[in-house]
Amino acid sequence: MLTNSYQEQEKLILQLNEIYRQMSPKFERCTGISQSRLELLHKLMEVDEINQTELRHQVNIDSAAVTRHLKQLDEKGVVTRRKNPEDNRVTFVKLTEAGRKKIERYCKEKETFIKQVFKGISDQERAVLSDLLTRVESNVKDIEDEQPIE
Amino acid sequence: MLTNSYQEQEKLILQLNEIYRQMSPKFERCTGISQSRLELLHKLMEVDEINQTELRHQVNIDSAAVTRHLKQLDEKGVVTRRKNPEDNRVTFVKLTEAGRKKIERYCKEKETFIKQVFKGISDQERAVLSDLLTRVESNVKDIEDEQPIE
DNA sequence: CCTCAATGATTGATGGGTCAATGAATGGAT
DNA sequence: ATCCATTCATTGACCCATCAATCATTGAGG
Repeated sequence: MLTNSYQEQEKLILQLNEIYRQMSPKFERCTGISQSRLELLHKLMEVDEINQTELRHQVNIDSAAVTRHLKQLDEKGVVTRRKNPEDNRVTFVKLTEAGRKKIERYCKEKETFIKQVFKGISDQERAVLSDLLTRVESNVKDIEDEQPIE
Repeated sequence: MLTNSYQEQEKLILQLNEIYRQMSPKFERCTGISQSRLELLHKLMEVDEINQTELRHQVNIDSAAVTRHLKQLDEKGVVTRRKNPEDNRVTFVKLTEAGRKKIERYCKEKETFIKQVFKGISDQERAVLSDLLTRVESNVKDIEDEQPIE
């Protein structure tokens, strides 16, 4: 039945949102840091030094947000920034030693958190989930931005 | 292999976030209204009149957010509010006629949107997805809020 | 050399969310 | 009847995200 099928799809969307909305604040409380910020820092763990544009693309958040995060992290002594001497428009970002230490601890918390999220879900089921989410993600990417009503 | 399995789980979490972050703004542009606000209005479609606490529980967002949404929707003439004469603490909310008309149009847009999200995904696959998400959601709900680092 | 378009980073305005504090109304215990 | 805890709604302070505008720097073409 078409109606049923649609309502079920609607519910799925709600579920996706719900999971995100439940997970984000809990993640933050468990790990002591916001998800996007940890993502940012995680990237920085991998790369020694990186410029902000690159970082923005990797983490896929707005450059304004990147700037503001880094500014705060700089003030807290977690990262250092310096201009690229060969192009003064770009700024390089780098974790401090203290920063690295901290993040290792955050990542441990994150690991615990993630394990709980997938408790009782088998490898195979996660593979199925990953496949389905990938397809959903691709569909979302294809959606045209159209003119809103009015 | 444990490491692999963990990284895969990490990726799944990223995927969930990514989908939400991609979907929300697109949804908003396609339908012309934010997801949470439409959820709110959708509830109002079903119930004639409802008080804010009830609404908050149904939609599961903060009461401060509910208040602010309704205030704006009131100003736009989409909803009306009145005090419960039998208990002046609670306020009843109700869609106006104009509001209902508008929302019907929004819902049409939403339907188109949702169909695109699940394009190429069979009924059976959606059922599997629903089951997995439900279990993930339940796991998330069970996560204790612990003390953050530092 | 000088202009000008392009690029990277920043800032301001805005929207949406949370938590914590507050205000108003209620109802039960003494 | 009065006090007090509770409940609902609201407000203020804050965080985080986006978009659009701006600033500084660069490099290419006239």
